[in-house]
Amino acid sequence: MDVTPAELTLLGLLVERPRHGYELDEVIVERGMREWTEIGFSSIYYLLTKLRDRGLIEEAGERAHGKGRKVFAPTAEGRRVCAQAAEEAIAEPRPVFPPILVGLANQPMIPPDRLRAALARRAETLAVRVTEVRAATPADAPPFVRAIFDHSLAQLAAEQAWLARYQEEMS
Amino acid sequence: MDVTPAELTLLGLLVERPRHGYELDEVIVERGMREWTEIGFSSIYYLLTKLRDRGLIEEAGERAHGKGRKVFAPTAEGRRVCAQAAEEAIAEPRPVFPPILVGLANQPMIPPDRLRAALARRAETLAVRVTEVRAATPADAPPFVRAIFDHSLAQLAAEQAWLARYQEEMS
DNA sequence: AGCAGCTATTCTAGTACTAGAATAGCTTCC
DNA sequence: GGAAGCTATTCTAGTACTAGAATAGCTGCT
Repeated sequence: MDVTPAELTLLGLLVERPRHGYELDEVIVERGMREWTEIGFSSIYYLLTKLRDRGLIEEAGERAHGKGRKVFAPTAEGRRVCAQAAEEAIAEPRPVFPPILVGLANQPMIPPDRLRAALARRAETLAVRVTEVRAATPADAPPFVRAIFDHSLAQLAAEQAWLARYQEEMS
Repeated sequence: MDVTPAELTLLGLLVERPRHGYELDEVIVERGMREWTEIGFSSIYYLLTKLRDRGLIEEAGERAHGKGRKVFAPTAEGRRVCAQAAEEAIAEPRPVFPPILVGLANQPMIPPDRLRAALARRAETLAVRVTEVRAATPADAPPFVRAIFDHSLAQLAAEQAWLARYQEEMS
């Protein structure tokens, strides 16, 4: 039984505590999770019904199966799958494909001065992103949460270094 | 006019030289592009018709609009969009969401010894990936191609460093 | 009671692929 | 000429979201 990263994100929040859809979005915002996951508001309900149809979560609480807000809790299977999938996500590095690589492959088509400008613009935006991620890091976060933001910051720093080197090389 | 990274990849190869679908796959394999783009064989024809429907490429060559192999060449508009999109891809860092982050968020659910094992497994696979990317780097690549593989290697190295630090911290 | 303006969910109509099977055309070699 | 086995394209039926509009329920105020 496989879950996508988006499904795992919600499933994890529900294991933590049963919640309803709207609440999930609030938690995602509060914790700055949009910095490291890609879950639009409009996807939440879609994902919830998918998880329910697969028997990983179920409606719970007094108002279960009634109208109005629907609180979901993980099933036993849901908890099992969640732990399993989290372990898997950590153990297995999944390659990721930043669009810049495709851009770089097409460099010869870009006039040199525009290329230099594009690289400079990237350097600026990267610096902004770094401060954003730092700002989004919850202040009193436990080490395992800090690790998430550290990972992002490490990747950003590596890209900054790569970029500086490349800009140097081009001039 | 916006193109996706997948579309830009193919469009770029066609700007370089007109080609047919099957040939595109061969080039992608030869150049080790599967290390830095995500284009399945089955997507190539889908993407080609999409690009053609948008007027960015057209059938060219003697056999144009006939049976058998169909060679596509970029239109003037296609070249323009390609250069534009490449510049954009370089200038604009698009955040990327590696599944490990979602895994890390769910760490408390994983028994400590399994977590340690998962991190160790990741370290191993990461090392393998590094050698793979190195192996896929074309030997006599011009600097702008080398930059692509360097970028990937820099990200991998940063992740290895992050991981080592985190493993240390956990023990 | 009646309405404003939240909170919360559902629905419609997309986009962007993707796996894999089916089909068609080309070449070679007996 | 006809079968083997490539090369090359098309087709079918998915998956995984996603934007945005529509709807429904709830709460407080007058």
